[in-house]
Amino acid sequence: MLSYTEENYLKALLKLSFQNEDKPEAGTNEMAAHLGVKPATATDMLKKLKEKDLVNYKKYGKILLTESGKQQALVILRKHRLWETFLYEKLDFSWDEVHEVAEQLEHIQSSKLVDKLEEFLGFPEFDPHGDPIPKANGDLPILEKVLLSEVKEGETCQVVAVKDTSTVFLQYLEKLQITIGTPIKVLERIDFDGSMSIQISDQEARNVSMKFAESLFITLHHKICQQK
Amino acid sequence: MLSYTEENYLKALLKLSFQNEDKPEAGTNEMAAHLGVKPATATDMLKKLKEKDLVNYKKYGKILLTESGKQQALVILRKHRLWETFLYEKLDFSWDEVHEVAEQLEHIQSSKLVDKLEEFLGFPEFDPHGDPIPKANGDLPILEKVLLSEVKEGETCQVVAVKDTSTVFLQYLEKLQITIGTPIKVLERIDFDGSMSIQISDQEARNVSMKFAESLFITLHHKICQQK
DNA sequence: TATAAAAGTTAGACTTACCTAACAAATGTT
DNA sequence: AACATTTGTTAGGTAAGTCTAACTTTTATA
Ligand SMILES: [Mn+2]
Ligand SMILES: [Mn+2]
Ligand SMILES: [Mn+2]
Ligand SMILES: [Mn+2]
Repeated sequence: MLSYTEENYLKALLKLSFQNEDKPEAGTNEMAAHLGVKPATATDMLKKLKEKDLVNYKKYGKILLTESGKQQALVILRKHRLWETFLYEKLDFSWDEVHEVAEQLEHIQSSKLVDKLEEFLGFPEFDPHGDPIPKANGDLPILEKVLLSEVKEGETCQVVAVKDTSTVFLQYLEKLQITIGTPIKVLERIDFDGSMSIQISDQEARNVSMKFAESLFITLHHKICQQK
Repeated sequence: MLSYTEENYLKALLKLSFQNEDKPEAGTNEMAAHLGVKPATATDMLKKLKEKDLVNYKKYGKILLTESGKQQALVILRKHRLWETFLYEKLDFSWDEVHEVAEQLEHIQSSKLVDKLEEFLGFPEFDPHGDPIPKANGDLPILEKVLLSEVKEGETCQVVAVKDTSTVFLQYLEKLQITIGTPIKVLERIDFDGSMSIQISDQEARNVSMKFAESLFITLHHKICQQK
């Protein structure tokens, strides 16, 4: 059985592997930064995880999850996202509050609990941030999504996920009344600074920055998403 | 903030204080046994908890929670029992499965979570074992309860709690179709060995041992309890 | 290609929570 | 009261997870 800490290292490695899509590897410093520890600490742990055959690791080499490590990491991510969904859907937590608590809940050991929770929630496919919830067998639901910044003038799309999950961003979205499923029409794109004028639902036109447009995932095909 | 382990020591002390009703004190060995550690370990921790002003402790003396320690212990017990109720009511866990998982869930830190969970469950007063759930302010709902072994011949009563929460006992109760709220009529008391003949709901008469009768709490006043 | 910068490792130390073995105090029993 | 038993403490040690400081390897750049 894995310790709380070991689980966090595996999950970090999985998330980094999603980030560096093509090469699902990570470096020691990258890992350490992600976990909020010093590189020396990460090195120690990586040696331990290698012993348990959870990562492929060689001195000064790149770090990669083994198949076993990846499966275990997926279970943790599954738990994290199911709990986030529970907090959001059932306990009225807001978009930006769920993550912190789910960081703790994801370590509760009970496979029955996870599966029953999933059932109780109606087998959701995506968490409150639009991220896919791994299935019990490790499968990840896929959703073709594009950044808002890719959308052409005149096109209408629908919000499906957030790229940035920081509190400031999530609270800004709340203020703009944007949530998963909200339709957005791109009225005008300003080449000068990458900003754009958009219409959120039936609200009045509003300008958003390039940074904003690059932090929001949308789908061009109108898709009915699970809503609150 | 308290560590997972410190919390367990406080909770153990609170539970022992309920057991030794008159004198809510505990001894080092008693504590150690309850927590599954060696007495030396308990001594170490008690010194630490004394430093934090959570327990009153003097060398070779009896151990007592301070007011602050008691309040913190009540919060943990509150979380434990609310989570047990959640697992039982919402996720279809059985009577004997809830405790183990609640042992982990009780350590999740988020006061919002506890209060929202309580609301979600409809402010339950008793957990699946019939034990009172501390309120947010620390109050404990009271229920006058008596052991089944106290009931006189011919009287009808209602199950309100279990004294023994072991898996064997809980599974036996399940087999007998006894749950919180089940009515029981005492048909005959056998003085010889303390056993009794009882009628469970509308079932046929059945004999139960003294040990059994001393493990089940009932109320003589018909009371409508929360049921599954 | 030589050198500087970045990335990664090792050694040694600290804290928490646990242990065993030896000891000390309190309590019970003849 | 003396002794034996139970109860509790101390000393010293271990493992996990963290740190800093010094070192090594790899990579980037002049
Ligand atoms: Mn999250
Ligand atoms: Mn999420
Ligand atoms: Mn319990
Ligand atoms: Mn209980």
